[in-house]
Amino acid sequence: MTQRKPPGDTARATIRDVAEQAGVSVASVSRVLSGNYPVSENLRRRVMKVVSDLDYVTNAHARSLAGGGTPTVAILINNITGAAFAHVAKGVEGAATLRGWLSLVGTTGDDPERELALVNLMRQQGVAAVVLLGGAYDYDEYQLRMARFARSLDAAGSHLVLVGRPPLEGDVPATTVDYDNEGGAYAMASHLLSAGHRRILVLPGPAELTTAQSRLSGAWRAFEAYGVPFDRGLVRHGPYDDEHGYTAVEAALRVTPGFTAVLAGTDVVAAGAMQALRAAGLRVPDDVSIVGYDDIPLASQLTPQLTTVHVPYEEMGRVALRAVADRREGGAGRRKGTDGDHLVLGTHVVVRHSVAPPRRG
Amino acid sequence: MTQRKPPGDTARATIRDVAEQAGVSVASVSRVLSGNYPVSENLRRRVMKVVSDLDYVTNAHARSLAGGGTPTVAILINNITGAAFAHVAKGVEGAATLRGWLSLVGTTGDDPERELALVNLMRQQGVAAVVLLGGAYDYDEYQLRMARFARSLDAAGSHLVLVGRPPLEGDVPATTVDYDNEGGAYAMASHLLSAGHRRILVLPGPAELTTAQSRLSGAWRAFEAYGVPFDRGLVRHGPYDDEHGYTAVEAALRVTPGFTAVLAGTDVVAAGAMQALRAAGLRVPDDVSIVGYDDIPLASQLTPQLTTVHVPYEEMGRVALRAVADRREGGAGRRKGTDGDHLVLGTHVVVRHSVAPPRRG
DNA sequence: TTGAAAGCGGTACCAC
DNA sequence: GTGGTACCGCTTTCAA
Repeated sequence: MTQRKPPGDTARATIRDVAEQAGVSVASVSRVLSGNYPVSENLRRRVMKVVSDLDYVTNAHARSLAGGGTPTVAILINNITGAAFAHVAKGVEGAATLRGWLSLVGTTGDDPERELALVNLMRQQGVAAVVLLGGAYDYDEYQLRMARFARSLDAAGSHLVLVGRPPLEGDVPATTVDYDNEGGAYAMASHLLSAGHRRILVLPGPAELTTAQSRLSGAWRAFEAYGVPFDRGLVRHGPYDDEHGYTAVEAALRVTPGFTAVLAGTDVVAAGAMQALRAAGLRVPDDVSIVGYDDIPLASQLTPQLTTVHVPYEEMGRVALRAVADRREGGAGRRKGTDGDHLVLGTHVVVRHSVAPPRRG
Repeated sequence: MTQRKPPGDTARATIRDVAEQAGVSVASVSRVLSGNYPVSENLRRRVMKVVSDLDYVTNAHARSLAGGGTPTVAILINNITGAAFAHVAKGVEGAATLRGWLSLVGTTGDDPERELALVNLMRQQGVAAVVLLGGAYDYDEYQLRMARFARSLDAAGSHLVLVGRPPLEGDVPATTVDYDNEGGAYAMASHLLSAGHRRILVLPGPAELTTAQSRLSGAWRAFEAYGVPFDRGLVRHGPYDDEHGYTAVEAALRVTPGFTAVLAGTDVVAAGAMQALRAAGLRVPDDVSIVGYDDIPLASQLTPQLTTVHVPYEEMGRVALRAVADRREGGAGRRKGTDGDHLVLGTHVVVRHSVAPPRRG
């Protein structure tokens, strides 16, 4: 990472400088610093003294070249400002730190080119694993693309981890950490249905995003279970942002009024929806109920506090890292070429104050 | 970063493998890949063929050891889930990517020990710069500590950048990118005062945090300018979270009722305050006005939308990276030992719907 | 234009 | 317990 000699600058002290000033061999210095080898107290003291005098730190690049080095996980995220992603990242980071691992964060901005570039960049860095966060866009090449990533990384002694998206098909060396997305949506929709709502505006998210697809199908299944006809006209796809929530509600109010509840694809969408309802003079939940999905802090900051589906984002991050660490320690002889693990965490509805029975009956 | 040979795994292809299979020297392969040296079309084609066959990527560690390598910036953040920080990080990341730089994110969790460990870790990585985000706790040793960081990094050819906190005193090699925190607070408080509010509940944040101190003193100055006595009893310090906003308002309602507005230290605190007011049966802004600080997305997701101070977080990130890049390119002979730059970006009030004139007059 | 070889800063094996 | 030293994978003179 360091680029050449920083122009005209003091060069960083090396292990040789330390050895020299302490009057010992480089091997000894290395031993003292690694601490994994018996060394006399005297020597250790001499070396440490010089180390602190020189404010010496070992060169991570040299170390890792020579075989040592800190394992590193790379987290690839679409957008660092997304609260849900941030929590996963926090989980990964925390678990990594706990083990003395380092973590890198890269953002793809939903750009496949950039994603590829980053995966390769991480491969160059020799990371222990690459964690890909967030739902996937379900286009044709997707499976092939991921399979290629997985194999590339695997061949380089690294590993691909998919968090928050469905597992890869076939015999691909990747680990998936997912949550019961469909089940959460089912439960959330059921909550609304059991409160008596029948005409529900559904805002699942981007049509091509796997996350949105699961949430929609979960809702669908709930409608079926309740024997309520599912009105496609009340489904409005769009991005996971508050603006979409706002405009979708605005439009629905005009085109298909009469809905008594909004099933939003995320808390952020719900926030936008709530604004639109208020702007239209509707009260929440008295006139219209709203529910979200994700249970990010925003959900409990809104008024009324949002009933939503809790997704254990931070835990997913921890689990993802643990999976990688375990596999690493699993050591040689571990099944290879096998499709990695597939872990699924549970979700549950968090009831707050944004749902009431429908206005009349 | 790679740890030894990943147990029992395929070793990563090296430049030698490529050279061998292409029937050329390693030097040639290196030249083709670096692209900064004339090479015959024939050779290039042969090499590239093998590279893609082997799915080869250069080892970043080896490359940087040998003098090449991608410059890297490290971003040290207290809490990755903080929206404001995330935006700065986004700014840094974006600007870094634009230049082909890599960026690392580490979280300190407000723990000085961990902060130190991270700074050293980054020093080991040979990063081009370490960017420290967010307000500082103004304890005694703070200046010394930062000065030490700055010099350590400087000596290693790296550089310390402080974002969102006051500059270091004396002759310290660090760059500061700050925003007009005090001015924003002054403007925000003035906005409230000019609307006619006189008894204002102030929730500046943690008393020891520089950020909170500036916001408080800005407010103070506004009161003075308006000739309004500043009631210390209406100031409540506490963490920057919604829970504090909630409990502070709750307590104030009990102990020092009669305030007509809340000047919150951050939007998140404002969100909590808003909840508490509602819980007490008060309407916003009809009964009590509220303003925040930061202008994170939350501000416009609340109902009513929050009047707040816009802080150009993302731009600060970009500016910070640019400062580092410029300094690097400034090349040799650049003033050294000089206290680095100190950049200050502007803030401004964003008027939304959470302020109204006080109830009676 | 291309190849050979000397490092970059550490680690770890092999002697003493 | 220590010291010498052969690499780790790549870049970059220096020659050819």
